Amino acid sequence: MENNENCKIELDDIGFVLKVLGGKWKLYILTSLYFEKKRFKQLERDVIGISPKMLIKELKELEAVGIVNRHTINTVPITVEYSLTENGLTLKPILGQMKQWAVQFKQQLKSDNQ
Amino acid sequence: MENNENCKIELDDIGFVLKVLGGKWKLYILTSLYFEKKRFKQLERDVIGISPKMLIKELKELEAVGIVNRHTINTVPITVEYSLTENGLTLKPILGQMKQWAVQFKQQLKSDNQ
DNA sequence: CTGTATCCCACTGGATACTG
DNA sequence: CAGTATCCAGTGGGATACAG
Repeated sequence: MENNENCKIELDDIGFVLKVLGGKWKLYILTSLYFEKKRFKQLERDVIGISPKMLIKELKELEAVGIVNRHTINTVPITVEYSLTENGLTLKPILGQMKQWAVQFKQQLKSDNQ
Repeated sequence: MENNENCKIELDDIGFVLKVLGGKWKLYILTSLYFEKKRFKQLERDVIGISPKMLIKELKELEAVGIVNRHTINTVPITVEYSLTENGLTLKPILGQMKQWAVQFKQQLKSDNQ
């Protein structure tokens, strides 16, 4: 298969990732959930700047695609726990690579300036 | 260090990545350039749906942060080649993981529907 | 606490045409 | 070919208040 074919396929795959994880907030939410299950309010605090409207919207989308799980507990007032599904856990390598790259690239920028 | 501290740091790192690679088009452009250096028009064709305005804007941003290199050649008409810098090449693991996850997750969706 | 509903504006970015 | 300029619609998403 020629190079350009490979390129198109990979562009397609990246498009798929962007469709699922794209947007302003999803990666933040997933990063937070990656550490442990969180309640709505906890997520709102973790993801600085997000409004409840956006938070619930993103959570619903992530739930719809099967990456996030929503679990309600009948307390008063109601408690809701969000967690990663098994499919959600497969994102670990992506988030891990991003984190690693960030650390590495920040370091690079620093030494460039010296 | 406690868990929540780690979470905040990682959220910060993800934020950095999003600042550099976020938006609608950058990952497409980088994916395309990852295969080989490309001319402006070639990128316009690869990244389906992008307008020249957006393409040049994203390229300038990527150039500013030192991920993409712009090289002009004095032909008539002028030729411009865009390529990844050494720093840009360090993105390979991220793109690779994304691609791999896309393939894997699409497969998962397929078998869920059966 | 966990969301919903509205109002509304800034900005992204699409379409198109044009220049060097 | 490689970009620039302009015009403008759509909408992402902020602020705020409210409901269950």
